[in-house]
This record gives sequence, structure tokens and C-alpha cells, in this order.
Amino acid sequence: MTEHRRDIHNSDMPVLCQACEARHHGMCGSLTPEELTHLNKVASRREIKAGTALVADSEPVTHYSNILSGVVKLTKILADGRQQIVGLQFAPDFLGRPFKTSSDTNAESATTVRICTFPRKAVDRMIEESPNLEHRLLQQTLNELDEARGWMVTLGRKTAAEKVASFLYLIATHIDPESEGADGIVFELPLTRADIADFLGLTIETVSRQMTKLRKDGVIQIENNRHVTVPDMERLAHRAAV
Amino acid sequence: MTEHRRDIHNSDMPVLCQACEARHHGMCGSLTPEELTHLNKVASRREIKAGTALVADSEPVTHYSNILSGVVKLTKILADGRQQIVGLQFAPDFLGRPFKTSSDTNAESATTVRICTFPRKAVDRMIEESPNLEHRLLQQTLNELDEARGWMVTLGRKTAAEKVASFLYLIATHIDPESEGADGIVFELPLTRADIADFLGLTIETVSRQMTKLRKDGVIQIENNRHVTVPDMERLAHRAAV
DNA sequence: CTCACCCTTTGACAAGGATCAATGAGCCCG
DNA sequence: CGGGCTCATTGATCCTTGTCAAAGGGTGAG
Repeated sequence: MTEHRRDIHNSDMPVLCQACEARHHGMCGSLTPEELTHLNKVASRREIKAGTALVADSEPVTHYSNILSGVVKLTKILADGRQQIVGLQFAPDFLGRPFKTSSDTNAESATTVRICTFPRKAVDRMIEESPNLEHRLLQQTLNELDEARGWMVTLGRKTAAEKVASFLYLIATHIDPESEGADGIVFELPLTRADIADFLGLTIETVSRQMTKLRKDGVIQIENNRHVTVPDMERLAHRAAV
Repeated sequence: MTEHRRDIHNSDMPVLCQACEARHHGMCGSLTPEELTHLNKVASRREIKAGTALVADSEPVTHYSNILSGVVKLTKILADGRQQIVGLQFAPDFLGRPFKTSSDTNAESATTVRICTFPRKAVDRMIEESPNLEHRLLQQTLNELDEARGWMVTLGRKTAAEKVASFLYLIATHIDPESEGADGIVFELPLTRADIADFLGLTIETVSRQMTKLRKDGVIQIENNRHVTVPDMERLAHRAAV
């Protein structure tokens, strides 16, 4: 956190932005109070339930969004129906592909998701005028590229057991944990077994078997399919071959 | 190509840049004649033979480069030695990771490579001062992210046969072909079988077998291991499940 | 010319993960 | 309360790909 953010009086900015994560660590942190006010006028906040398409393959992209809470999965699909999740996005990530009106990637809410949406045009114009915003987008894009490349190692070179451990490790380090303490870290899995399989390039049966194995070995505990406890992150990391 | 580039008199710019691909389609196309002249003063052009490390894992990055010709592979390696190629870069791609001094990615020349190298600091300063340059970098980074995500589908969901066909298709569409005509497209493979295996998450034996199969099926012809002819790109694309 | 080395191909076999199939657990709705 | 969902687990078997081993072809050095 060596970054210098303008010191903004709360009174200068829209009320809804004051507590917003996107303003602190996301895209909006690079905006002036004026820009923020302007953007807020055309923004709308929405809550979306799990399994809803946010950006559909090959449809023109009319909006960008900031994720306020929840998890969004980016997927690609082959002609014969094989599917691959190519990225997971968490709050306060920016959702959208600047400079291209169509995308061959789908975006779908994996959990209940709250987003703050803007018309594409308003943001495109703002990008042109604000080098700070473009700088922020470049940084986020570079980080996403790093993550994508890191995941390529998992997909190409890890075993099924390592893949599942890697996935759990990824979630544990990206989601706000329900609780965190000496007895480990607890969180709710944002993805179904089918989603996990599509993220790891496996089948749901293999995912299930590997989860069972991690559970039996005491690396994780699972309740109700989704509720996961990791007593020892180091141990999980080791299983993930990180 | 709807992009508006400044109309530059050749006399205004360094001689060496006049015919350079990076100026036409690469990073340097976003620079003013003054910036180009300035950058040229601190730049040095080099020819590097195949198998040389350009950026070593966890070493501080002191230079950025433009690739003038040849192919560079970006690799990641697990603790036990398993390796994965996470990207291939062709002329006139920009090589380097702005805003981070160290990277856990290696860059190595796959073929003989000619590069134009600049000290990191000079470029970092120029990025700060030139929104055009940053804009260009954002565009390239977004494209690389798209490509990385596209490749994730190949790694996660395609069969060995489809992976090898996908690789050949990728090379055929990214490299300047030796010849191109009614009888197909001819090029030199920039990677060894071991590299191809590391790119596809396979073993060299599997790569070899799948190449043999494509050859026997008449989808490609191979001479001297490296010299490839693709008589019908459509047919190759079909095998790649694109 | 011949040896040594590297890269590649090919074969035989083993194994990791996919496929097919059945069962179980939770949940909504009548 | 029971039936019909969806999602997850578990088992049996199959097959694609990895592993181990041997040999071929090209190239450079002596």
C-alpha cells in the first residue's frame, strides 16, 4: 500500500460510494470526486442471484460493472459443449472488456452477487480523459494476466489431487473468511462441484473423490457440501504444490 | 486498423526505427518523434541465439524489450521441476512486466531472436508521462489476457490430439509464413517437441505420436522435424476443435 | 570416417482420470 | 408426508495418456 490516493472529504462524494470497496481498492479509487459524482449519476446498483448470465457470449457489451460482493465466473465453451472456467472475479474487481464490443467469454454469477453497473460509453469516455483510471485498469489487467498464467500451470502440469487443493487454496486466499483464527480458516465454497470441475479441467466425480481424500486425510473439513474449514493453510498449500 | 497514428516524417525519427515493426504495430507506434528519439538513445539492439534466458525467475527486471523477430517463450516451473509454457511472444510484442520489479516467470528465446532493449527506468518514466504509451500497453495486455484465457480452454478441456492441432494452428496464424498459396501454408516450427509438450501440458512422446497421426492423416506434412506444410487450414482448425 | 550427442520416433506396459451406473442427502412443492 | 428435483458421493470398468525402454536420424568433433 505505497499508493498515494487523493485525500477526499467524504462530503464531496456520493453517499453510496463512501463505504464502497471499489472506491478503496478498486477502479473508483483512481477517480476525482467530480468524476466519481458524474459516474454515480449513471450508475445503478443491483443484486443478482446465483447462476445469472452477466455477459453473454458474442452479445454486444453495453455495460461495465464493479463487483461489490460475491463471485463471478468467466467461462468459455467449445462447439460441442465442453466448458472451461477461465477466471474467477471477486470484489472489488472490474468486470468488462474495454475496447472490444463483443467477447467470446461469458460472465455468470456463481453466488449471489452485488454489482455497480455503468453504461459502457460513460466509462469509455472517462478512460480517454483520465490517465489515472487507465493506469488503474492496466494494473488490474496485468494482475489478471499473472493470475491466468499461474492457473495455466495448474491446468497443464498438476495432478487432480493438486488441482483440487490449489482450488481450495485459491478460494481460501481470495474470499473474505467467515472466521479466521488459531483453529484455522472457515469459508463457504462459492462454486458447485460442477463449477469446480470446469475450473480445473476435471469431471465432477474426480473432484468429489479428491475432496473426500483431503477430508479423510484431515487437510480440510466439510459440512453441507459447501462449508469448508482449513485447519492448516501450510498443509493445504503443500498439497497444492504451490 | 481504424487507429489514427500521427503522420511522422521519416526524417524526424531515428533511422533504425524507420523500418522497425515495433513502430508500426508495436509499442513504439504510440510515441511522438521526440519520445522515439529519446528512447532510441538509450536503446540497444541485440541478436540472441535460441535457448538464452532473457528474464530469469525472481531476478530483478532491469530492462524491457521489443521483439523484432523470433519467438520468445514465457515459462513457469514448479518446485519439483515440472514446467509449463504460459505464453509465446512474437514480433512486435513488448516483453516485460511494468510496475513489478520481480516476476516468477522466465522468458527464454525459443529461436534466434532479435530484440530492442531499454533500461526499465527510462520506459517507466515514459509510461508516467505518456498516456498514449500506457494506452497501448493496456491494449496489448488485454490481448495477452484474452490469449491466455483462450489457451486455458485448450489446456483444461481438449484432448491430446486437439491440443497438438491447436498448437500448430496457433503457430501457423502467428508466424510469418515462409510461403503461402493455393497449396497451403509453409512455416518453420519455432519449438522443439519438448517445448511443445511444455506448452500443451503433455509429454514429448504424446506430442510425437499426435504429430505422426496428423501427418499420416494428411492434415500436415513434416520435413526435418521442423519444416511444416499445412495444405488446408480449415481442416487443421477442425482438428483443433476451434 | 566414425563416434558421440541430441532430438525424435516407436513400442510395450502401467496408471490416472473419465465414463457409466447406482445410491444418498437436502430441498421445494403439492 | 411423500414425490420429484438437484447436487454430491461412491463403485466398477475402460481408455487416454504417462512411463520406461530401445532405436533411428542428423550434426559436429576428432
